[in-house]
Amino acid sequence: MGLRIGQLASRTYVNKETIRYYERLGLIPIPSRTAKGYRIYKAQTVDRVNFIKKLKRLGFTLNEIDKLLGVVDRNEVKCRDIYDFTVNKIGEIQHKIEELNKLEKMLVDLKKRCPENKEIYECPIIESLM
Amino acid sequence: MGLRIGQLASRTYVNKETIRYYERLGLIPIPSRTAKGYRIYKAQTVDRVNFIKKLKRLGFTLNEIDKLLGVVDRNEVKCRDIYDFTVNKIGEIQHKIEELNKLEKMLVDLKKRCPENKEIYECPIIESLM
DNA sequence: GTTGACCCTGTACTTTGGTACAGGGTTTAT
DNA sequence: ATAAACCCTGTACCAAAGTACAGGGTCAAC
Repeated sequence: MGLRIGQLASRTYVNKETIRYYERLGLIPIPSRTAKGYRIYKAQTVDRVNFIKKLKRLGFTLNEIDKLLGVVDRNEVKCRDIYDFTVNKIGEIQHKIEELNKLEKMLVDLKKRCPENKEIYECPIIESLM
Repeated sequence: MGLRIGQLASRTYVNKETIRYYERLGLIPIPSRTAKGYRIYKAQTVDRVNFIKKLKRLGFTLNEIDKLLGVVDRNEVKCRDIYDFTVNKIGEIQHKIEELNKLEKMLVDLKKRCPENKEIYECPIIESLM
């Protein structure tokens, strides 16, 4: 009743070695063990690993993810400066969204002007982004 | 008339070694040289380096930045598959924006419930994001 | 004419985020 | 009872994106 590391790995599409690595970093709870030392994970660890994957895709470092998870876990030490951290992160995220919006517009525009990858006429990428 | 590497570095807040590294990767144009071999950069290289910094902050790898710059430079080789690349990037960016919006809402919500970094009551981060 | 602040190349080291064994034990299915 | 498919620890290795010398030359100022 619980998952072994291989099952957790295949359910999350995350390498076994990476899971052990995350354990070393303290990103996932220390699993219980069978009598012979095999790791046994709770089903919710699947969500946890998926959450880590998602944040990674969004550009967070494992260190930042650790802080965010400190909040999830109500970990006194990890989320000591969580207020500043979140305020900061919100600012960063808003900025990132704006910049990504600009970049997206630029790319859409580029794609229009270059309909079948044939000719590239004008591309004021730098000007439009600076 | 032109910048030396130290000036380019201090104007962009990018390490001199990093600038030479970008040159090796082909991200910035090969600068001219003085008689004694000192690199001389055009003023616009400042913009170029800043553009690279900006894309990096947005989560692009140097490899992706190289492709994007291939478009800027109308480089036939570098932007051969630029159409697919941009279509793909647009999708990724849209997805990223959505996810960042969700994360931002979550953080704003968290901040409200934890007004002065004193108590953290509830924090369904995982649930709200999955 | 020498001191300090630059610059050069080349190589080596660092950090982050993993991956890949080696060398060993365990479990399951036949 | 013996493969095949797991799991363990520990160490080594990898790529990306830098960063840090070592060992040498240059230039400006005093």
